[in-house]
Amino acid sequence: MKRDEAEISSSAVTENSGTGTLGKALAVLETVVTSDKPLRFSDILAVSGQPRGTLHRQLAHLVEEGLLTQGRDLCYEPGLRLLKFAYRSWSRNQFRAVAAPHLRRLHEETGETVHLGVLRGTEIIYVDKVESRQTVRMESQIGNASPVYCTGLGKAALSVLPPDRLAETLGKLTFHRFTANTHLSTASLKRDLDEARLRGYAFDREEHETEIRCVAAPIHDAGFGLVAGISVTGPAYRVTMEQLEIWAHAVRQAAMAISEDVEIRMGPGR
Amino acid sequence: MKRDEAEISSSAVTENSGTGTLGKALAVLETVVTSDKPLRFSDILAVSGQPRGTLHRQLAHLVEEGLLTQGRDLCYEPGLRLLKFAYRSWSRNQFRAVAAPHLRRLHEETGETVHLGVLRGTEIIYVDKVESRQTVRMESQIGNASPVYCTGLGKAALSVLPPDRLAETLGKLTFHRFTANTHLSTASLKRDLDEARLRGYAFDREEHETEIRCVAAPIHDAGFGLVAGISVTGPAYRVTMEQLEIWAHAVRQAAMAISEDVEIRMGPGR
DNA sequence: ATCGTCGTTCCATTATGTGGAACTACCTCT
DNA sequence: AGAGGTAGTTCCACATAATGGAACGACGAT
Repeated sequence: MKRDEAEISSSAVTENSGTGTLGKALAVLETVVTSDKPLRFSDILAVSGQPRGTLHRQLAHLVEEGLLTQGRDLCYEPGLRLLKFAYRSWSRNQFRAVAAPHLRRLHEETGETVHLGVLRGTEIIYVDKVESRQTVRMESQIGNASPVYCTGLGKAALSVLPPDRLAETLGKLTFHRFTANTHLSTASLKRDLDEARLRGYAFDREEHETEIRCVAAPIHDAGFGLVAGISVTGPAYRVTMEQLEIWAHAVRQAAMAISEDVEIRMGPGR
Repeated sequence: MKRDEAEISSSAVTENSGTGTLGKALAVLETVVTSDKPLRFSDILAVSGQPRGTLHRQLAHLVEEGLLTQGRDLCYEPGLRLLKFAYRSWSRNQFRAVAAPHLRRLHEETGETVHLGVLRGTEIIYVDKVESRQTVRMESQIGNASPVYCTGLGKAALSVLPPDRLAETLGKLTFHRFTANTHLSTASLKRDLDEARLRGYAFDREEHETEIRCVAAPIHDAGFGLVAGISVTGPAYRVTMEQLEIWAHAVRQAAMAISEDVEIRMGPGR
């Protein structure tokens, strides 16, 4: 049995101890892929904290496997194979398929953008989206990851986490000020979560982006023991806090409907 | 030195020997992700050819890393982390960004669906797409992979491959009859490629899907030493072979324009 | 010409993954 | 119920494959 592994929440780098080689390779891959600009060998070296030789071989392997590409300028970039994996993982996502009609309905009711996101570690990963203006290409949000502490979806998801998992997650957070309203401490975040838990839904009061507000409701067991959420998002000039309060009910309804459908379609229990 | 390994182009070139652990893990991941239905442990065991213990640990690692998920029915499915990787790899794809305006222009000229694809092994991976009806969500084609031998893009890409790489690729092919027109031997495929090479563009004469035709032109060095292609695709009732011939010029133009832009924007020469 | 930086290669050491076999849980058949 | 299967999981001696320090080669700046 994994003994104290679950215990360690705050300190330690974690992440790589359990999965050995694979974990380290993926850590490297992730730094390259999630970086905003192309990285050179040394850039990665500085972050990874691994010896030169080791890192070099890891990168070589990643390139050989098609997960990374190396251009003529020696910069590493995400490779094509990732795309292939991605397409499959999205199109075959059961949860998304089950939730889709509810997203659409919620969009029709509100007229604003609807998001479906899943909690993963300290991030919310956007799994689906319905938008008024159908510019919904992959470049939208799908697959994108945002911090939990400054998004409606993130806070909704956190609000239904069992205390131990919540504590663990909170411990791993590092705050970054996106706007004037962004939570910057676990203390203030916790208060917000308590409110959200009572209400059954969470707000984003321009905490991630100015002029963007959102109301989100948690989806408890989204199959596979995942915690997810659904949200309605809109520009502040059009979407007041009062408006969000009004929509909150519908959002909660949708979230519960999805939970039920998941229960039915993906088998009970667990 | 590995003597005859390099010689044998047709069978088993690398794939798993070079990248050690990582390669094996990815092979497992790929079988799960590219499968059309959820796989159980034994299903994977049968395909992977690895001993039970080994495979079990590999899967455990993949799950722990979030690349796979295991449902209550013990079926393995693509995990969320893949989505995250995917989003980044697509949105940061230089080549796609450079080509995008040309795709759009070609679409305006023809009114039909335009695809951008990159050659990877024996597959074409769709990197971008412009469609009339803007239902272009990720579920479209992006990230999807199709065999080279039955797609316009595939044949266009093959037609500009240097002889050795072409031979290598052809050797790795296994044919599958998609329609009555699908190439089923390297011989007939080669003849087709020879014609395509002379013309500068390739056709798909309902070889992958009945009632779907396409004309495609190769893009030689799409940065990173990649070989790619651009194509116009449409339903047979609307798009005759004569029509394709007419569009062929525009498609070639677009392909060459992209090549040039890549040259400029991504630095010269390799 | 000299130093410093950056990417790449090498190789003895050892941590890590390997895989055969044993174990458990859960079905199905009689 | 009991016997026989099948499918998933765990264990551990062994060997492979990753490690990382150090040396090398290639540029570019001083």
